[in-house]
Amino acid sequence: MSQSAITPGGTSSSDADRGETNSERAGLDLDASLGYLLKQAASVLHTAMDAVLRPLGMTITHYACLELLAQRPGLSNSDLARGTFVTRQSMNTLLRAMERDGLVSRPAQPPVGRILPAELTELGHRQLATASAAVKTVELRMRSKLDAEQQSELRHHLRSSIDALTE
Amino acid sequence: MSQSAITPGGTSSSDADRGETNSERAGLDLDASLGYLLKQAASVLHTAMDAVLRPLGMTITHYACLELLAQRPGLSNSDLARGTFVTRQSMNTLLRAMERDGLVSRPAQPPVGRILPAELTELGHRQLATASAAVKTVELRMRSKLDAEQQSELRHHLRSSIDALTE
DNA sequence: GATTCTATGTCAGAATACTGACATGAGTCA
DNA sequence: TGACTCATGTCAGTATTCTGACATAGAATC
Repeated sequence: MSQSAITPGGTSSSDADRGETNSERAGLDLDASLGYLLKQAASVLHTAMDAVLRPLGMTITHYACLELLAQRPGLSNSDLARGTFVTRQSMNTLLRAMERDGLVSRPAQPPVGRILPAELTELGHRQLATASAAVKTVELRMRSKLDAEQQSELRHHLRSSIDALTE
Repeated sequence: MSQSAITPGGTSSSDADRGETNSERAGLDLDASLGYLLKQAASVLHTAMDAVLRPLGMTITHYACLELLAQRPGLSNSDLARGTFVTRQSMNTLLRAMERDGLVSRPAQPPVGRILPAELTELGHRQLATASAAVKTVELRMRSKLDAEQQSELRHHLRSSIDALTE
C-alpha cells in the first residue's frame, strides 16, 4: 500500500498534477486537520509494523496480544480486546487460533465467573522475543527525528487528545 | 467498542484488578511506547468519528473520499486511495457504490490514459456539508485540551514521525 | 521505434474485523 | 431472596479491506 497523503503540492507519486489551488472551502483544511495527520501517522506506522511482522508470520494484533500477555499474564479475552482496540469477538477468534497454535494457554474451566485468564506458553514467549526486537526498530525509527523533550511533548499532547475525545 | 487501553492501574472498566507490577521486561513498555499511544489515539478518533458519521449513513472512508473530492475535484481512484490510506482496490469498490448512489460522477471514457477523474455531484456536496459539520465538532473536541502552540507542536511532531517512518 | 518500467483500473478470492444476539455469572439494590 | 444491571464468552452472519493477478496506457531508456 502506498503511504502518500494528499498534500498541497500533489501526491508524492507521479501524478500529473491536476493542479488545484487548495483551501477555499467551508470544510476542513486537510493540512490543518489534526485528525487527518493522526490517521496518516497511524497508517504509516501500521505499514511499517506490518512490514517487519509479516515475514515472521504475524499480524499486528497478533503481536499486540503477545506483548500484552507478556506484560500482564492472566488477562481475559475482553481485556486483550480493549488493549488492542478490537472487539472482544475479534480477539476471541484470534485467541483461539493462538491457542490452537500453542502460543497461548487458557484453563478449561473459568476459575471465577466466566473469565478465562490467558497466559503465554514457552513458544509464545519465544515468538514474542523475535517480534519485539523487530518492532522496537520501528519504534526507534519513528522517534529518530525527535529529541527526548519532543517525544515527551508528543506523548503528552497525544494523551490530551485521547482524554478530550474519551470523556 | 470500548476505548480503554491497558494502563498501569488496570483498564477503565470494572476489571477486578489482577494486579501486576508492570514494566520489568525486555520488550516495549506500553506507556513509553509512542506507537501504542498513536494507535490508541487513532482508535479513539475512529470511534468518535464513526459515532457521528454512522447516523448519517456514512463510513469514515466514505466521508474522507467526499472531503478529498471537494477539495480537489478530478482526483483519480488511485489518488483517492492514497489520500484515504486504503488500497486502490478498496477505493474502487467504494467509489463505484458512491457512483451508483449518485454522490460521485466519472466520465464513461478516460480523457487521458486510464485515469477516470471523479467529481462530486450536487447530492455529494450536500451530503458532505452535513458530514463535514459533524466531523468538525469531533476535530474541535479533540483539540479542546490543547492551546494553539501545543496543537502546532503536536502537528509538527506527528509530521516528523511520519517522515522518519516514510523515508 | 522497440523495450522496459511504472501506474492505473479492475476482477476474483481470502482474510480480518465488525454488528447483532444469546446465555451465563457476579454485583447491586430493594 | 428476587429483580435488575452489567460484563463476559461465544455463535452466526455481514461488511470492509486486503492480497494476488491481469491487461492496458504513458513515460523512460536505449
